[in-house]
Amino acid sequence: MVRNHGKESDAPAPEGSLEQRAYAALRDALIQGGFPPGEKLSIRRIAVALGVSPMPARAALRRLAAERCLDIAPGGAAIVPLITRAEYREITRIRCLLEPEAAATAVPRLTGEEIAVLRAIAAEAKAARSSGDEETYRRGDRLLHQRFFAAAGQPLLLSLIETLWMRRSAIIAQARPLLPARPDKDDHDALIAAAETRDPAAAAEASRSEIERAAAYLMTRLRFPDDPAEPVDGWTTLRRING
Amino acid sequence: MVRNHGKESDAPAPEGSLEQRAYAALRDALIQGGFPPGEKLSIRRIAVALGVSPMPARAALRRLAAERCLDIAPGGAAIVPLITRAEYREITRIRCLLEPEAAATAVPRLTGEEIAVLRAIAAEAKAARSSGDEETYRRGDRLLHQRFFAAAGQPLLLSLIETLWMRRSAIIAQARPLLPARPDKDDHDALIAAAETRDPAAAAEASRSEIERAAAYLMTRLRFPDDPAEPVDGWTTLRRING
DNA sequence: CATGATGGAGTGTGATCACACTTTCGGGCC
DNA sequence: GGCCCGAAAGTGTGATCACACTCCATCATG
Repeated sequence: MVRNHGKESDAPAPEGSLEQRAYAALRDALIQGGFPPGEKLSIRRIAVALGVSPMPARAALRRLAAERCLDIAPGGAAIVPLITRAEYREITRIRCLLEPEAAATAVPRLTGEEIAVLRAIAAEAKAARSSGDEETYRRGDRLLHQRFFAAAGQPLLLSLIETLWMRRSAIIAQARPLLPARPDKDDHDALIAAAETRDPAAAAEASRSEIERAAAYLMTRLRFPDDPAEPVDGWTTLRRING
Repeated sequence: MVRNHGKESDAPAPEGSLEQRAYAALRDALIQGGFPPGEKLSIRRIAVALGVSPMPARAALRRLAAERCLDIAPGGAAIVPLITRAEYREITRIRCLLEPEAAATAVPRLTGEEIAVLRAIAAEAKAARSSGDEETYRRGDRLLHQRFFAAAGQPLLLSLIETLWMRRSAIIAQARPLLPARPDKDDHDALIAAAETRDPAAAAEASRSEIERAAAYLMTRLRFPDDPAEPVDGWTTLRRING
């Protein structure tokens, strides 16, 4: 299983099967916003881009589709999801059901050591946001929540939350240039403070308010596929010059 | 894509790609309890059992694993999940978060016609239970909830609920010989009655109480992998006959 | 010049083979 | 008789090829 043909190429990940590496690479690209929503990801193109045979590429794409990180076009092609406003509302709603519960459950189980780690991650994320490094911020934000929720010790709940985050990511990452002036007033701090005071209810409330605040902000700032068409290239800005 | 080699074999499903058919067949078998929990499902064995090449069998198994209908053993083999008491509690907990919400959302959107269909399904299920046909009962129970929740118009929420049901099914179907004397006092009726009176709160409450009642019942009646060992075949019942 | 046919490129699906690894079971040794 | 080792069957992974189908551009025709 673990084949080491001397020295593997370089970037993706020198561990695991080719499919796992392809999966991880595509997943990261998806999170980071490497693919625009609606993009068709064909097996062979992904394969050559990743430097592997079509086989692992197909498996990775199908796995991502089964996990709802990708959608399936009529022909069977994988496409990065086009999240509508309605679906974003749905995601927000489900997050408000699951994440506060996970946060509350995690609070009594978080060790002081783990809380310190979370604090460090939050500080790093805040610094990244201040310096305008949105990718690092978003990675920190994600990691913080993952580790927080993971402490709840409910792997199934964690995986469902992950599904929602993955489905959001394509749209979220699209908002690259214009992210948070100050979308949340230290939501991370509120969450971690609740953990330190061992207050599950406060953690749940912090989680819920963070989700709703972020959703309200992004609903106004983001452009969705079902929004009325906006000029995206020069052609649509052309107007008749002869009344 | 849609190949019709004259006349396909027979049973599984005469529509869709081989992978889709293999997927549907395995999924149904899983729901029905065709595989005992812990069973290893190897690609080639499934392939010959389904009369297809290893290729579609592999894809179907990997897809089911990605959907958490199956687990992955260290070697990469697919195994039907061994649900522990802790995980069953987790499933119940998440269901109590998601399903009442889905039920409440569905209520105002259910048409009178669809409610009549649900009533018919519930009646059929009740009849099947009375006559001891547990498989038909369970299929009706599942279909009833699926259609009810589907009316909520939230496909993502529906798929998450489906994940939980699928993960339950291996254990649930195991309880074949000893199901409900009367585990729920017409929970279906309560749910449908709430739909007819257009009372979302009542639907949510009916959903929640049904989940908790069923879980409480099954927790006492079901045997879980992490329970202390019990005689499962003749050998373990043998006792020393000499001091 | 516009329009439809036709070719090629590209697609997902499936089959088959090769490879490295794990498991298992039987025979030989102590 | 018990234990260990080795061969064989079985495993998941990956590569390669074939096939049916779709899309699109190009060319020939009206």
